[in-house]
Amino acid sequence: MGVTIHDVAARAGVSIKTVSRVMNAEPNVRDAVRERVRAAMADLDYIPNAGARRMASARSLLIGLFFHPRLASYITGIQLGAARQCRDRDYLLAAEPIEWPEVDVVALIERTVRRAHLDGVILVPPQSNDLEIVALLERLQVPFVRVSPTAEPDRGASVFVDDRRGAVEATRHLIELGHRDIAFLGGPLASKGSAPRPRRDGFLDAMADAGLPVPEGRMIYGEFTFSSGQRCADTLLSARARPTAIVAANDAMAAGILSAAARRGLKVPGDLSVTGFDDAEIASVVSPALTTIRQPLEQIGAAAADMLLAAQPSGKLDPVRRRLDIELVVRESTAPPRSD
Amino acid sequence: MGVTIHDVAARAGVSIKTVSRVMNAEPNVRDAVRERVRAAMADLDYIPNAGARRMASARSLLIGLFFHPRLASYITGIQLGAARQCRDRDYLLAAEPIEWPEVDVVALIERTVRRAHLDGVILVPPQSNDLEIVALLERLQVPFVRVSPTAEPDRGASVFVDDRRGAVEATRHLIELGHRDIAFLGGPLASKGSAPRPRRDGFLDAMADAGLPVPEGRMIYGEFTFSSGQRCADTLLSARARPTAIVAANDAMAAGILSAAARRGLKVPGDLSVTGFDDAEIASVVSPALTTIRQPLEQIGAAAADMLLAAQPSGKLDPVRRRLDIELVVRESTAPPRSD
DNA sequence: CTGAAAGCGCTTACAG
DNA sequence: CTGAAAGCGCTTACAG
Repeated sequence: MGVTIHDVAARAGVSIKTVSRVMNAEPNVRDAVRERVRAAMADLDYIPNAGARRMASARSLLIGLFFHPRLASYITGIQLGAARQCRDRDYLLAAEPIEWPEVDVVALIERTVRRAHLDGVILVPPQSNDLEIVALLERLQVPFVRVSPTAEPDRGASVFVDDRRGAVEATRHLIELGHRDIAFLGGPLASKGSAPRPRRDGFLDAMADAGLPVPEGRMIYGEFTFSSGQRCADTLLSARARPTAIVAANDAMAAGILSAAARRGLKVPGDLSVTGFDDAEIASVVSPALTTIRQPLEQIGAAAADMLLAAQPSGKLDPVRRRLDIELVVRESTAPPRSD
Repeated sequence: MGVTIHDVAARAGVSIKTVSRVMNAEPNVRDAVRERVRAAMADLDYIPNAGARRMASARSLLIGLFFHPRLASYITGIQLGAARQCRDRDYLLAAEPIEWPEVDVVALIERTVRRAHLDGVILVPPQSNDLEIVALLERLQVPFVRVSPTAEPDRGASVFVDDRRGAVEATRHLIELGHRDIAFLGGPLASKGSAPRPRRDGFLDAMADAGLPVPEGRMIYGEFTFSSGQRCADTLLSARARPTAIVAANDAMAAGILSAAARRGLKVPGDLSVTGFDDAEIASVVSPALTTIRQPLEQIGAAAADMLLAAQPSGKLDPVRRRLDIELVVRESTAPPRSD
């Protein structure tokens, strides 16, 4: 079905092995020969047969990214950053949505990794904290990078931001505006065990630093979705004494708070200040636009893919932890509390 | 690196060809033998080597989906529907973000299709209306399905909804509520030629049917993004006599209208009614939630993937056009106009 | 620095 | 209904 390595070799007057060396940017080829081969490739419009490369090298040239479609907004940036890196190396990113909880995540990942023979896997929250999945990938001996893991974060390679510090900054921003009664809306509580909760801890740190109490009922937990944000905000805002500000653990939930507040006729930021986390697209799309903690999502995706690609072809991945910086982005959803 | 077709054949007491037949659900195997082979596969936990299958069959077992990251919300459902179908057939969906306009879309698609040897491509708007891309895929002889094409819609296979009828329904809904001065916010005008514009035409149909005029300045065009919706709404709403309702060609722009209206202190739906199109996630996330035209995005993705998978392994794709139904979803962003 | 040989694990014709 | 042979287009050891 067209031009093969043999055609290129014949035209350049070398063996196929030499063509293979040039294709894979291997050493031990004289510059003159390398140029000759390159010219032959260009003349013939040669495209290496990916199937044959996959077969002979026992690699698939495929990186997998598993994600929950409901958290799609958080994923988009990561996916873009990762896909771009893969492109440059002739790898392809297979972003696989998981219809959780309808689907058995572990079984799906095992099946996909084995059948498609993925050369690497990027795990994002909440999968990056699922130790069963981590154990599976270790057993399958597939290199994997976890994004912002909190459960056993030293296990394997990861890319992360300092979530705790992000929560401290968001909370401090509110305290500096004059808020004293601040509530926290976190992600789901782990079903078993006591996973570290850096965003909640950061909130508590900042409150403690400022000597502010966090009374009963001021901490509540959603599912990182818009509707769970609405629901939790309803609970918080129906209390006799409402908090004047809420720190949310992601933007989707913060947007849910905005919606719940609007329904009750509360003005944001006049009656209530709200902070998000992530700086996903939704943060600037809602009204008022969210003050939030920006994560460099594209960079996170690019870094994760880089680590995986650097581990090819051996598949030996250094268990490095790479930290990227966050940033407080002040928009319209925060202001000083109304003075009573 | 583990169990191969030879191991299975030996255990089942058949030739590798028979194992291959069972794997690929081919005919001409006795039921008893088929069962014996299946049992051997299960006993040995056999997973076919995808690389070898790809090589021998000259297929990649890969379907490509190209999309603009800025239109991610529209894509998520399509991606989910398509990925699910691929899964069942041992195919993988490679969803490739295109950083348009920074990247040459045609070159990127050509490169990806050729290097990864994609077995099929799903084209969503606006790529599905780019005839240069269509011509490229025809030349490359890759089967492709276009989602909701308006430019030369009979060229090749497609999955679509009746956009024109959707716009008629949205507009009629507003007319029935009592609106008479209704504006239209469309997608980008084609840079060259006169591509059909079904949503705009549907709007005009409904207005004409009701005998309502569409004066100069009541039609405006954005880029399907939230921010272009804001911008266009600013123009529409700063006119001396504002329209009482706006029909937007997608949800993201409709959300932008909401935001622009809020900034001007206009109440939706009290002062202004707004309709979206798609029923993407953002439609139910904004406040007030958008009245919109629902497209069955997961079904669209599933149908597109189905068509592509049905064309395997020959790659001969029937140029069928498959229509899926839309539905008016009434939420909070529409109400009768304020009586003056 | 370069190359001849073997082989990756399947599928595709072709026989029987 | 079943199988023996050839071959897909590369890469991996191994020589020289």
